[in-house]
Amino acid sequence: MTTESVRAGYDAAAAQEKWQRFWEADGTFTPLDDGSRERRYMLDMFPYPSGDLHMGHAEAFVMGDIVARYWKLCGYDVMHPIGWDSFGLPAENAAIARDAHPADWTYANIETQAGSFKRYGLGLDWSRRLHTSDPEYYRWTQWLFLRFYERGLAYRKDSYVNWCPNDQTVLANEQVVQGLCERCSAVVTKRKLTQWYFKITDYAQRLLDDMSLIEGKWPDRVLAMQRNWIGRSEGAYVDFQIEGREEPVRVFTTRPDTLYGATFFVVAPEASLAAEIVTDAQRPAFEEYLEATKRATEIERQSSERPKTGVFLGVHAINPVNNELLPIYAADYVLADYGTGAVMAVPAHDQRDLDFAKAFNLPVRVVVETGLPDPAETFVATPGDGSYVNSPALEGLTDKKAGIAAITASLAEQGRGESAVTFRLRDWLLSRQRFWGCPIPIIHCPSCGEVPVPDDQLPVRLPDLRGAALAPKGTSPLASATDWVNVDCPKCGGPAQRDTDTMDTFVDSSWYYFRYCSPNYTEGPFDPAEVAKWMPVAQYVGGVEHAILHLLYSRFFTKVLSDIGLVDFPEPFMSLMNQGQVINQGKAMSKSLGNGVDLGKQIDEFGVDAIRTTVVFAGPPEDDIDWADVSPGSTLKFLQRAYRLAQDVVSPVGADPTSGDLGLRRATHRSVADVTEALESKRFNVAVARIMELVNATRKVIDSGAGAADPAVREAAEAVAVILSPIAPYVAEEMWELLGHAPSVAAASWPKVDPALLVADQVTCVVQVQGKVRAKLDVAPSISAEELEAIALADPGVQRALDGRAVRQVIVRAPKLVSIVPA
RNA sequence: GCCGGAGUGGUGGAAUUGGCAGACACGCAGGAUUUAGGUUCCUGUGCCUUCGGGCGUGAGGGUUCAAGUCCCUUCUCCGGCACCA
Repeated sequence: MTTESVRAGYDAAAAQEKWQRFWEADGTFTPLDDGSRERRYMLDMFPYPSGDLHMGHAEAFVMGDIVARYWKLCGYDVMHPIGWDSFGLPAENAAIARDAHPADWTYANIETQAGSFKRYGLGLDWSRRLHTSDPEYYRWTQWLFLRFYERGLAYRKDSYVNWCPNDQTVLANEQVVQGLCERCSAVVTKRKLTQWYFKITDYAQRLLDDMSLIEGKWPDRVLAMQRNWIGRSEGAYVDFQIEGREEPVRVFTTRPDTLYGATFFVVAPEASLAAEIVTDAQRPAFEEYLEATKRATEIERQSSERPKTGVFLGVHAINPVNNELLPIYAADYVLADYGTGAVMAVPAHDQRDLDFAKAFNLPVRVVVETGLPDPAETFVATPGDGSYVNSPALEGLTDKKAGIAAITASLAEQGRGESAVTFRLRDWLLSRQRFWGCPIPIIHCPSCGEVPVPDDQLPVRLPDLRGAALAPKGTSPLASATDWVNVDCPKCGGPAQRDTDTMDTFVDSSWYYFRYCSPNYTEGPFDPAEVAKWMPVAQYVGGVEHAILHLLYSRFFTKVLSDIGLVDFPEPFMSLMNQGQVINQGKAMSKSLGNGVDLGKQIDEFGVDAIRTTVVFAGPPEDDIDWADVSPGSTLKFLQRAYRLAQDVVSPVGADPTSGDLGLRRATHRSVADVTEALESKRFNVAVARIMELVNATRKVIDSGAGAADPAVREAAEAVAVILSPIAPYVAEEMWELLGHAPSVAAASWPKVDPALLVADQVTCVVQVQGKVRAKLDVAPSISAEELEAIALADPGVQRALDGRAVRQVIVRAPKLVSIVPA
């Protein structure tokens, strides 16, 4: 350190201490909630308390904080709450390992994270803090479950379910990623179990339709993913009689027009129909096949490369259009829980059916002449349009649309089918065989059956289990708490037992944003009046990994709450932003790669503001940031330069800037206008760049222009403090104080832009000849088209480019552009 | 296979939605300060050039006075779903 650096720079550590304390004592970020200002709700996806905050949190939460702080400066009454998604497996695993209670680990981590959030400068309303594992919270999760139950939207069924052998619990479809457990990556297997479901499929069409309300406000990819996941498919049901069975069997097909081409019939092996219709002669072979199917993992089963397998069931189905007998097979390429679990197979026009026909040497009959080679010879199915052949009811038709309409109408007339829509979406499996979750408030009574726990007995609290008692054993740990399990039936008073499963933690997180509106409300999950004031959420920020989990479930919950009459809007989140990931050297940070970047150490070295600014300056918020590509050190230098502006200002508070340097004043107002636009459109990286330009321009005026006493310098420095404050709040607070203002800059107003100062006195006019720039002219913005054209044509550079040629056309866009077309 | 997104200097990225491509930074080079390294400051930095200019936004074509931006064709990469009948 040399002696000539007389002035101390900005001390990040000291400023962090000081302002953290001030904001908390002042309640700076608690909404006024007095109706004097328009309300806005800024929501971050609440964290799971897995340990301390990491670089990923740093990016996710700074985006929302910028939005919230910006809105506050713009005069909105902003609610920006925080809480924890505090039920879940890691706490339970930690408790087993340490012979402790999951709550110990959970609440200790929450305290650590809370401290880090405060240090990280987030402008959060701590008064609304919630934890989903608090009985005061999960009481209402249970209450909501019972409302769903009353409406038939929560039900139990016996079915083959996804089972994670590592976590020893079932998983929702949404939690199986490419055949692996979303959480631990174990290979998922199937088990037949009786489990609780939410009937989200009842809402499939509305979940699809209401996307129009958020189109353009949510990222396209998230909407696309949800659309794919819901998977609406139009087609028809067709009823087939089956040998030796009274009731016909219904299939779903998107191609009823190929019905004449059906040459066999396939049912899913796990579907009850298969076991029911198989002949005694074929039963041993079928049972062997069924066992093999159950052993197969989801990965094996989902591979389309996998050769087709199956077994003949010894019976036939009767094609309703021509009474042909179609042999019925059980094959695992047909899924038990999609459509009806049975399909008509048309090998000529469906590749999967053709692959099966090839493997089992079944006939292939073309009924749509597409002009392509015969599928029976090439083993390439022809799914496209063509003219119908061998199809008496469809003679003369040449496209699918007409064919489907004709055959569907004909089937409907005979009562053998109807047009139909099916969805890929399955009901949401919500029970989990784990301890650290919300107990399901149902009592099983031998005489009354399922009996809901009465509302006034909620919450059903978790029993006090710890350590080894929580070890996974394939059934819920709650079952071992016999004192807790055995209760009197609320209906008949006889001996009964509690349901021992707990709810998927995605149930907890499907409604937490409602609770924030009235976190201490005791009459229900939330006060509908408070929700009406604040919701829907104006801006939601979180990771794209929740595109079809949390975000779909939350949309579903909101629609159910709307049907119950507790809320009066159909969509919870009006705008969604997915922040990117922080990676290092092109790869995700991981212990095994040794490329982790520690947030705490980065903050110790560069300060919170430099890290926040670095994160947002690196690129668009939704893009990944490679920490190898950024330089927090140079960002810190920029913040120091900004801070020095405030140190340099010598004009008094309230000095009239109108006498100041006009060029700087223009730069200030231009910058404020640009930063406003950048923040409105969430281009935070551009906002930082524009602030850097203003800092540089102000520095120039101080050092080589009018000097530090110019009131325009104060105007610029004050503008920098305010527009920088959403991004780098600590240095902005320090600047604001240096500039002679009472704290806090967070309570200041966003600078007003004087439109007169956005108009430059000189603009650069570009003169193009044949589309190439040949001259640049400094002209007045008010110049007339005629005058501009004359000056342009007289320009020597333009004359040289014309090289004596006549002018055929001149396009003038005064004052910015003249385009000349030579003959 | 289906759906979504993206290809711009050595790097991260900007570009009033059709009007100066490369803002702002990083890096690099040269210079100043320094015993030296680091720091700080200044200057330069798309490529080529005979210094007139020429070429440049994955590739090829088109529309236009004017295209990173619009249209057609095509390639590559990333993300999601995938035996969904």
